[in-house]
Amino acid sequence: MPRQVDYEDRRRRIAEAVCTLIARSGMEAVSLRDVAAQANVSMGAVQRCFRTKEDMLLFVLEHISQRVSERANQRIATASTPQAAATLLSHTLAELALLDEGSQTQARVWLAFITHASANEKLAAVLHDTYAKLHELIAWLVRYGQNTGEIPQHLDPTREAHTLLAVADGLTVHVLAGHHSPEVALSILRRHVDHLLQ
Amino acid sequence: MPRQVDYEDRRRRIAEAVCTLIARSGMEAVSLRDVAAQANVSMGAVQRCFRTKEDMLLFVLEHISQRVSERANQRIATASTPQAAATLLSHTLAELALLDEGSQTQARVWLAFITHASANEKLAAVLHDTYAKLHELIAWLVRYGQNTGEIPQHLDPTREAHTLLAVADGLTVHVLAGHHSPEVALSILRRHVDHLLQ
DNA sequence: ATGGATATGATGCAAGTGCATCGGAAAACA
DNA sequence: TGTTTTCCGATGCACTTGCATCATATCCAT
Repeated sequence: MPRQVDYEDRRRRIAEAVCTLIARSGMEAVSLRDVAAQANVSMGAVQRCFRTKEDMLLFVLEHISQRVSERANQRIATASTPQAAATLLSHTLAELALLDEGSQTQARVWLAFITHASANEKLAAVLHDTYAKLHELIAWLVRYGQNTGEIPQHLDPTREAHTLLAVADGLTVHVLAGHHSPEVALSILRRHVDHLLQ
Repeated sequence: MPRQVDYEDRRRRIAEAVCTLIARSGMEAVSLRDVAAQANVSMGAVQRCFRTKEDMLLFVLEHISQRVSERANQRIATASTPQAAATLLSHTLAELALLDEGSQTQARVWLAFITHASANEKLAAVLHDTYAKLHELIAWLVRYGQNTGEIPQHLDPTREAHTLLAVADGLTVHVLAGHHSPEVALSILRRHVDHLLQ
């Protein structure tokens, strides 16, 4: 038996390297050589992990999609003290919008993939899936708010969730475009959520 | 005196070619050779028009920024029959969100530039400028709606404009990501504007 | 016509790309 | 320890890239 390697782990480490490179200088600047160097492995190792570059990028998208979803879900699941639905909603959306300083990298990567998805069916499929899940999550939170009486019953949770997600993603774009600072974006987001309540 | 060429016109034609290519297969797939072929000129002509590829891309961004702004402004200026402020607002935002089928190309290009701007200061400056102008435009429309009595006085036009622009851009992203059809996105946008009125 | 300034486009070039290949290193068994 | 099986990483290869070069074609004032 030959030496065994934890491929999943290595794949994740390579994915992180790819994200770093994409955030630093855009998706077209990602070459297999640079990825290998950034991940501190040889090019051969990268090639062994992923059959082609396209496969690699697909894995990276799935990786970050999963991370975003998981973080949002955990934020809700681990709410130790029973929080107001509005707070939960606001915090979850802020997380999804990748507003805090440390998430700027992920925001860049996310947008890069959206841009690319227009020209790549597989990437588009992953994105479609992820957005469906995120929408479901937000709609659930809105319904929860209606149950606690914080959000008016007459609102359609599905529709409101669509708007909320749009605001969140729009603000992500605005921060990336330099139109807003993360702080301002956050306050705009909060105000929109508060507006739901009255 | 040698033969004279209308450089501005040629630059615009080349810019259109670049947009077509970006929309078709992403920004990294844009090579000078492809641009020349698409614009039906020789590579030498492209090189004469733009000192470097970066210069070319910068011009393209300025070009489409201008086009978007102009279209939105004209939409307002040429409103022959005095329209309801709400209608004007809704239509203008729909235009900015590049929702209709024919604008998908521009949406892709726009997003590609936003993605790139993170790694390029000059592009970022142009984007910043454009967004500032667009925000001003929307805020003006909100104030106009307040003057006609359609929009409640107690709302802050600046803040509302920020949210409106975020919804518009968020929907652009969602359509591009395949999360919404343009029609659904439009209805979400309309509903959000209607929500302002009551 | 003619001279001269300018635009053109084919070609060259070094650098970088993704991917294929393969000799040998490394580890788990016997 | 020796064998076997997997993995690694250096190298090669065909191709594309952005940009520089330069002989040629093109046009205008004389």
